[in-house]
Amino acid sequence: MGASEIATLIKKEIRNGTFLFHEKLPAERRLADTYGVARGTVREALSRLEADKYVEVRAGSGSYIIHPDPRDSTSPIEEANPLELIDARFALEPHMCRLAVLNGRRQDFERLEDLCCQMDANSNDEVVFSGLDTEFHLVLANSTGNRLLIWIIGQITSVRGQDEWRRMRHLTLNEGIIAQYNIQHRNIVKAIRAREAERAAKLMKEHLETARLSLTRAADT
Amino acid sequence: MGASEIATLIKKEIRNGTFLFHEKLPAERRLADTYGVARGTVREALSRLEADKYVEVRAGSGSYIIHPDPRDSTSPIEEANPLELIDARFALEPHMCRLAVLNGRRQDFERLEDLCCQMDANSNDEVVFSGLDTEFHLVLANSTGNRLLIWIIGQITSVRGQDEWRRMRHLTLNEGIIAQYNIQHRNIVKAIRAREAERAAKLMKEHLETARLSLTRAADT
DNA sequence: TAATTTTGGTATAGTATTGGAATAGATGAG
DNA sequence: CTCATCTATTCCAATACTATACCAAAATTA
Repeated sequence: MGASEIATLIKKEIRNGTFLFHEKLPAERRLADTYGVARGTVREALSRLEADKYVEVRAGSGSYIIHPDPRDSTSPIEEANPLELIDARFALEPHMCRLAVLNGRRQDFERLEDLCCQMDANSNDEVVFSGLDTEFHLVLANSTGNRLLIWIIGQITSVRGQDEWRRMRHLTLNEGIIAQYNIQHRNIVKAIRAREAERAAKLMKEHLETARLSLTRAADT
Repeated sequence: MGASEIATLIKKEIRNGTFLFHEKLPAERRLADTYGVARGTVREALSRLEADKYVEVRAGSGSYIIHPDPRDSTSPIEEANPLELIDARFALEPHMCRLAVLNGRRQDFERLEDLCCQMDANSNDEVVFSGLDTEFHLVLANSTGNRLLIWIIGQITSVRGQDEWRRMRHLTLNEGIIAQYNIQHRNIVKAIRAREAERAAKLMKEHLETARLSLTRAADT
């Protein structure tokens, strides 16, 4: 654990509000103790937070939270939860299938089929599979030729590698679900190549419904 | 596995955001271990990434990601054309209507109706109307309660004030179109308040179809 | 008020970790 | 074979972190 990590941890605690009900942070020695690091490390972290206008450190008194600039407030992407992501994908991806039918090029579709094969071959490794799945939906966005949609999908998939999502992935993905996803992916690609826009959109909706189900089921446990 | 492959792998991981911290990569010895190669190979790969301005390597400290955070790159929103925007809205807004039916609060709907009245009252001023129209769709996004969608809509509507869009607005908007929009807006709100999700989505599609038509018609002239 | 406690500020020495660099051996392509 | 590349190991230097001690400012308490 380094000073950078401590800094981002404290930042997160400040935003969550879980840290303090008042405006004062715990003492440096106490922070060092709770995070299990030396006091110097905490001081380094606080120094960066002070430079970023997150806190104000007063000698002999303590460290006080000052109103963080809305400018460096983390984009809402990072604090979105998995269900919100699914809903957003529900909005975007079915119509993306339609646009892929209209604008997709042959090489895009071949790339999608190639990814299907790779996902089949890696059904036992949830980490590799998840990476391929992300790429699948990025390539699909790409095949629409719509730069706005490509950008949006790129943005909202950029969070999938982070901590919370790792755990979620571990909870929701098992061999049965992955097998189901593989079938659905293949059918979607098949419908797009057959230029059946509405059918592709419908299949995508079903795919996302499966994903949402496995998510809510995992959340219940 | 060679240095080139490791380099492209790490590049991909950086783009995906797979590495936990946005600033610091794992240590060279650790990377070598996880990729199953020798440390020299990792160093060669990192050296190329450094030449390509992807990372900065600091002796005794670590390797830090510099440029390629996809979130910081200038967003392609600014170079998107109006037709791409319409397509993106075609993807997003009908489903947003469904979510608004599910999650919207009464005060959101009242705000929407209020905006309809204001748009009615300003049908003769295309600039004011356009601002109100933008706000209408923002409030609609807000009523879904989905922070991702709210953010996305906020992003893609943030360009509407720019020069090119101003000309476009002047070309596409006239009293007839505005009157049509007003009716459509009101019907959409009515359907949402009646909790008729599919009907609201269908009305929104028709609304966007109208917008696309007036756009292509203006582009032809 | 005056003494005590708590807090941040600073300095230092030691330890751990990291990148930098050199070497020798193994492997494979041409 | 020869050359290039990767492996494996070793040592070095830069940096980061720990642990400790002491000081000054502020807050608390008697």
